[in-house]
Amino acid sequence: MRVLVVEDEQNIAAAVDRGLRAEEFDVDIAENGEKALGLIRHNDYAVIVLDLMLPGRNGYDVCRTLRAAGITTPVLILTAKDGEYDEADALDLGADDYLTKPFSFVVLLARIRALLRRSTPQRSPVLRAGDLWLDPAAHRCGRGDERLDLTPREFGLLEFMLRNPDTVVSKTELLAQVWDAWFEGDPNIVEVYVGYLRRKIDTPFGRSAIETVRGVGYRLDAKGG
Amino acid sequence: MRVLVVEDEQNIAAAVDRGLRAEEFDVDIAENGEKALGLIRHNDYAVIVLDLMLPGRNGYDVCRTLRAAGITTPVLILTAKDGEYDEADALDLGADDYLTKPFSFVVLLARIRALLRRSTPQRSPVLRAGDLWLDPAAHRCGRGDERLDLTPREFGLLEFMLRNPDTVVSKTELLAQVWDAWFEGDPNIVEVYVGYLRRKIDTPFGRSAIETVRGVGYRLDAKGG
DNA sequence: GGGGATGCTGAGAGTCCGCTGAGAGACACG
DNA sequence: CGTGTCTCTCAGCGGACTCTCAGCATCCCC
Repeated sequence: MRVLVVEDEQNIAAAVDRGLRAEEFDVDIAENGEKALGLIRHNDYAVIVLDLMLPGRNGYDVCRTLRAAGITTPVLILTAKDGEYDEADALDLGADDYLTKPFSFVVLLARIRALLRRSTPQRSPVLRAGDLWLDPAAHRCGRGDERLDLTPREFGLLEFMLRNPDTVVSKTELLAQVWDAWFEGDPNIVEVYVGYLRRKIDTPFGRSAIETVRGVGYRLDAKGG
Repeated sequence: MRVLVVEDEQNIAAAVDRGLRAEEFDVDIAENGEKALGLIRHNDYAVIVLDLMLPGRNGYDVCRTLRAAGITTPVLILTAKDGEYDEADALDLGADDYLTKPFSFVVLLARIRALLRRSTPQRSPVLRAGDLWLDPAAHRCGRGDERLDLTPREFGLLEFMLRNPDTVVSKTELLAQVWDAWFEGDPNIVEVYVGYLRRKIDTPFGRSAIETVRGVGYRLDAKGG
């Protein structure tokens, strides 16, 4: 668990550093915005603790730059009670939480832990095509209320097709994506597995989500057939 | 991009509303389940943000009703950490993603964007000539609402002509582009396939999108005939 | 209006493509 | 060591598609 602390006041930085290390975190300290952005670019932090009042590029600036670059690492803002930014600003500029100085270290630690808890279960959303659904994270899928029992290969095939609904995917593409890029066997394997899949997701329901496009490939109907 | 936010807590609803509008979304707010279902029935939302704890019909109820009605709009559930429903429930009842309160707006926005990316995959543009259309990615085509069932060769021929509307293309050019550059058979094959195509895209509709230019080739009318 | 050139069309044959059932090999588990 | 599950290969079938060919229609120039 790596944490970046952006803070120019030496004593605060040192205190936080010491405290977090005692809690088994890896800590990096940046004393200004430039250094912070440099570190963030080259490291993968679990949380960033960011003081707003910094020399040069301030915290406000750092946070916006960060978000603009598509970095979604949780940011905890530190503000002075009498500062020019208030809590609303802090959240508006892309922070996930804020803390007003002075704060106790226990509170800071609690907030950091809360952010970590929240950001770790990054589950991918459920894929859908009509009443056909597949949850990649839970590795479950079904049609309507009925659960479907698929083998790993069948599951992979369906997942890939659900990620490309209403698009024809060729057998070679499927081989490369669902099997592996260097697959050298008989491409007929795709037909075989499409057959298996149909017998599980279509035939029993009298539907046809997977359509054959002769000479081109297969297409999953976005409405589920 | 229209988003429905179902949330009874005024301050949260207002904050989300403000944030989403700043990001160029059209936002509707519903403060209870009844109103939400009413709005959903009459509008086409890109995403629905749904709080589970609502007065009257709760979010659980709303989501199930929605799915039962065959509406597949992505739903993002908001749950309180200490609520009676957990994430597993949220996904089981037909949601696409969930977020635990408290959440930061950036995270919410990121999740909404992820759902949008999935439901509106950027696809190659659909080719058109009047009411005649062809979607290369989905490998589908039709005239108006009517779908046309073409063989691969017919499809290739129509696609090429749609990419060169109002332009005379010679038979040798068609042979080279739709068949292959080394084609050595009877060039009459082009006439044969133009015939097949006409019988599918023109004759049944009393139209004539493909015109013969004697001694030169064929031209597809950009207005679809 | 004749006649050659050009384009259209129906019939049919051969080929290619995709689907399926049977079964072998790999692997995990009891 | 047997049993069950999963993955993959193979061969045959049936049907869809492509293409050829020959005869007919149409156009255009003389």
